[in-house]
Amino acid sequence: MLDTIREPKQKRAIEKKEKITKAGFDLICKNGYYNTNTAEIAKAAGVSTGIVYQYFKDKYDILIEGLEKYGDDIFFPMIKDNNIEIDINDLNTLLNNMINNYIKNHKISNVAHEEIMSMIHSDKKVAEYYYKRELEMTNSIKDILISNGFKDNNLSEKVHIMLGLIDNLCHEVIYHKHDHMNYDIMTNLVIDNIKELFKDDINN
Amino acid sequence: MLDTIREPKQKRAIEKKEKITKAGFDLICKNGYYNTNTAEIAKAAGVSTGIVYQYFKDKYDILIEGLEKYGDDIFFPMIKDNNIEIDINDLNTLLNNMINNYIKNHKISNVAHEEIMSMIHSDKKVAEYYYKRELEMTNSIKDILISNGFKDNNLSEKVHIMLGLIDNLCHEVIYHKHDHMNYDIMTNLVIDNIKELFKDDINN
Amino acid sequence: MLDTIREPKQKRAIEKKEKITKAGFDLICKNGYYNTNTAEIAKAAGVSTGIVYQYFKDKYDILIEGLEKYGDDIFFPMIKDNNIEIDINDLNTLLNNMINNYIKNHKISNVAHEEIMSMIHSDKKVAEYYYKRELEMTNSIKDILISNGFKDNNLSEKVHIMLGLIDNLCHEVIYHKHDHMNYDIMTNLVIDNIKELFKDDINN
Amino acid sequence: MLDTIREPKQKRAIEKKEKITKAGFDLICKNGYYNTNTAEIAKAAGVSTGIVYQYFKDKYDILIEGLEKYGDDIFFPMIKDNNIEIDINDLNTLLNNMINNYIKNHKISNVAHEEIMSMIHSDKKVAEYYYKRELEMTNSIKDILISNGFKDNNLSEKVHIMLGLIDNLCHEVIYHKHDHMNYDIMTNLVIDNIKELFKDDINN
DNA sequence: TATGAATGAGTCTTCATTCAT
DNA sequence: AATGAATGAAGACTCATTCAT
Repeated sequence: MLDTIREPKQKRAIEKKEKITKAGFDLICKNGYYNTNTAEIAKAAGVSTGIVYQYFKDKYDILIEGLEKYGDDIFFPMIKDNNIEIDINDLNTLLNNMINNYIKNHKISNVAHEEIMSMIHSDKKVAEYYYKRELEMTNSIKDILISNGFKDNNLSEKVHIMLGLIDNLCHEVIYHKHDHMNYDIMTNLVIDNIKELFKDDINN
Repeated sequence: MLDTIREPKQKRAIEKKEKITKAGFDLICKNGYYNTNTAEIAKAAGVSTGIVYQYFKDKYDILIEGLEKYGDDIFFPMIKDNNIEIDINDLNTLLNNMINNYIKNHKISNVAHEEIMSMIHSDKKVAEYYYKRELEMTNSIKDILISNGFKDNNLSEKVHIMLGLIDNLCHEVIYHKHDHMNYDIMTNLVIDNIKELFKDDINN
Repeated sequence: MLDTIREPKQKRAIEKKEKITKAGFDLICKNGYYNTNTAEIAKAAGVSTGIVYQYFKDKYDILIEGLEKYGDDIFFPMIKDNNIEIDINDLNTLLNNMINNYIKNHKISNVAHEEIMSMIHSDKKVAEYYYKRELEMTNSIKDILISNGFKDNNLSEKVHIMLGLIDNLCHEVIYHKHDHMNYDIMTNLVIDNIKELFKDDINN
Repeated sequence: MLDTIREPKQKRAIEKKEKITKAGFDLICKNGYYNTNTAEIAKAAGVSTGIVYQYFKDKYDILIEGLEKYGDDIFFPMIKDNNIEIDINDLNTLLNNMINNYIKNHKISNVAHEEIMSMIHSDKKVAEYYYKRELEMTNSIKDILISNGFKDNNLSEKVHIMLGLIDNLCHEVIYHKHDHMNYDIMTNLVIDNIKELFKDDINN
């Protein structure tokens, strides 16, 4: 292992590192950590295998870097690039937007979700990242709700449940494995469910 | 080359195969498929590496066999060994039982859930198993509800949402990563949520 | 390795050993020594793998035993089951018979010839067997010729050349890989060649 | 960077591949395909085991590559690097040269002949190579003879017989297993035999 | 900096041989 | 005598990582 992992300062070097991070993380998410080798990553990034180890300590490091850079797109797409403007009088639209946004991002990240999730248990750093981010997001949504006039009546728990509901729904819609299920109905049920969850918390 | 994978008839042989299946599946669930090698599996099962290949075609075969044998405990513990007697007048107790049962089993299976889930995408057989079982379980619960007087008013979708809620809750409780969250409150919220979901479907 | 390799005295035991020898040698000749495993041999012989090692020291021993028992059929079929009655006035018929006989036997032994030949170099015992047998056969033919009135004028060398010619011809005929070659013509050329070889040695 | 700077790299790579091919093929020919392992090959070539698989798909590939590169030396040494200038008035010298050349090369190739021959039956590619080469060589010799004024009177068959005679002779001389045989006499007999074979085909 | 050739430890799998029954 | 389950050493091949250029 090299002692000197370079932290690139120059533009070209930074771009190169980012290319490796992106190519590596993409491949890992698509095919799994153990089904992706460094040669592939280097090739996909358009660099030599050797250079990878100038920017990264090891293969695992690429994953962590990728996770920090692109993890939000996979795990918490609902708050990414999304200026949530809450119109209390139109929670339906709001929730629909959230869900659609989530689905859109989730589709892009494809298989990544489970692939990375499975590492949460075997890997401390991945777990750390995930739980930290999850908390941040929960709090962030909580804050938004409060600043929009919601009462803080077990809000953390409610937000968590809400996110679980959405996550579950989106998963189902994306992989669409159950032909016998009607996703429009399901979406409406989830939205109603969420509204029910918060019904006593809306000031008026 | 002889391609005789022995299907053990004798009691001792069957026991041995089961030992390997169990030891192998446990290790795979605990450490991941790629972090478990055949030598470890053999050692954990108390056999030599050679014998493994008399009972299994390859390492992958152990995973599939284990999945078929123990997969239900991991993915669908709520209906396993659980005579659900629905007392309509006491849905709270019923749901609490389900959740507790789920948590108990989930704790045993430990990390297995995500570890295996991640293979759903890279592996056809694992996916096949999972989606088939998920459907079976949804239908099974749906049937139980109907035979207990529930109306079939988008029941599939509702059951799916319910299972997602429970799964999500249990996950949270088991890994208990968010210190700021109150799990009793969360459980009650989920139970209320589920009851709300089915409120119009209960005949009386 | 067992100290006690049983030399079977009883009829059933002898039959069993012979079955293993035959099955083993057949498989080795057909598929090669390294492409034949003991499980296959046992199965083909209708016995258990364990019993093989009561009659044979090791796998190699089966080959040697088979070679001693059936090797002549493969390497020296021309003198096997063949009462050579030399009619000096009809050398053509004689040689034609020899050749046809050789071809017939060679076809049965199929690939065995090269398979075993290749072991002559890597294996002392196989080499020993082969050269001893080759000498025996050369001498045997030489004796027959002399007792039929041939002069011993470099007879050993001539017989050796003759056998080489026949071997080569038969090989060609059996595997028949060269579509552009006429085997009848070739056979006649070889016969003429052999006759020419001995032309000064025939007393009259 | 100039392309010419990279040139020596490629040269070195080619040399390395050739080293592996040579070392591998030598070992295989000497000890047999199944008695040669990749670690030995790598060691003999002075490289690591890993690098072998950058140049070759698998162990078998080394054999095939070696066969294509050095097979002619083993199977068809008589025409290799040998400008046959036929002096019709001195067939004896010509044939003696051929035989000596053959023996010289054959001695180098050692046991390879049978070792590879034995694979002709179990292996399609080896067989393909051999029969193609054998045909090429027969035709090549035939052409040489014709261009030197020989009549095409069953020439293919005669050339084939001639080659068989030489092959057989050389084999005998090289392994020299029969003490009772006089190889000078044998050589002369073979030469006479060949001359007899073609006696009617020489134009004058 | 950059390359990609080279390393070698680690993995799955096979199979001759032994052993408990 | 016989079975066939069990052993474990050995082999082909992979791949994260290093190094000569």
